[in-house]
Amino acid sequence: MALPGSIAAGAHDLSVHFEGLANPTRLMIVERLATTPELRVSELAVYCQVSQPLLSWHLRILRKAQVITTRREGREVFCSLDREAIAEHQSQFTRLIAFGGEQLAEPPTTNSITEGSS
Amino acid sequence: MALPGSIAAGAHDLSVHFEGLANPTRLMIVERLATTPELRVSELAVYCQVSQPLLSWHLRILRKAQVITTRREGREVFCSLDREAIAEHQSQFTRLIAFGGEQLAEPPTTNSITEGSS
DNA sequence: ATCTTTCATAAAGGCTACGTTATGGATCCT
DNA sequence: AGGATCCATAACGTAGCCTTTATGAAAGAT
Repeated sequence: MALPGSIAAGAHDLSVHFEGLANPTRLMIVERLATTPELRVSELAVYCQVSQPLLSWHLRILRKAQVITTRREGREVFCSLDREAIAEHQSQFTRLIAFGGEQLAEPPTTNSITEGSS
Repeated sequence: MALPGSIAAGAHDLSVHFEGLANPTRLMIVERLATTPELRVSELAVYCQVSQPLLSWHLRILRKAQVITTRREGREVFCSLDREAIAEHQSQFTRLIAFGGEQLAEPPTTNSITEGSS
């Protein structure tokens, strides 16, 4: 799907990230995880009132979307928000709608004649 | 629907908003619209290299997600980013992951004695 | 070792998103 | 008027998301 003037890898990552947030149940998970550093999978399942396999499936999507991270301790799995990755994606999107996504990972070549800021 | 001030409705709105951004083609539309105040539908279709009906369908989703707005002038339809709504949703999400969406104005009670753990 | 708890995965079905093609309505042009 | 352009919608097929039920692997408890 790569296209003209493309944002390429960045755009794909971004759409995957947003896809992770594009569901009420997953948004509920995010909201719950925002109130505490870590939560076990079973606790999240109770809170969201969904079956354990279904929650596991949602967690997989959230992990792929870089919204959460999981840590295994014995037979339990602890989930937490990936605040760093979320902030990174947010800032990427902000840049996208600010300049049009022209420069996503462009080194400062300082070749600018018309540069309004720094 | 869309009761003003409702938290539940807000969460739903948020997932709909993110769903609008959870697609490479739609993200490309957003990127393109970020570089100019307005664009016609046909121009967007050429840029994204998708058929006109398909683009029309994507635009409908973006409109419902409150990502863009459209304005009709004669037989042409001009699209533009709904920057205000986007900023509103972004800030809503930021609040969601910052405090969990519950306490918004909690003074520093400095009363950290009881920290329950189970 | 046996049983229980915790989580992941497989299989299967319903529902929706995505995409193409065809058509129609509205506006502009001649 | 007739034709051309711009956009929306309908009909339809495919692919993928969401959900349930059943099963399995791994660690802790007895």
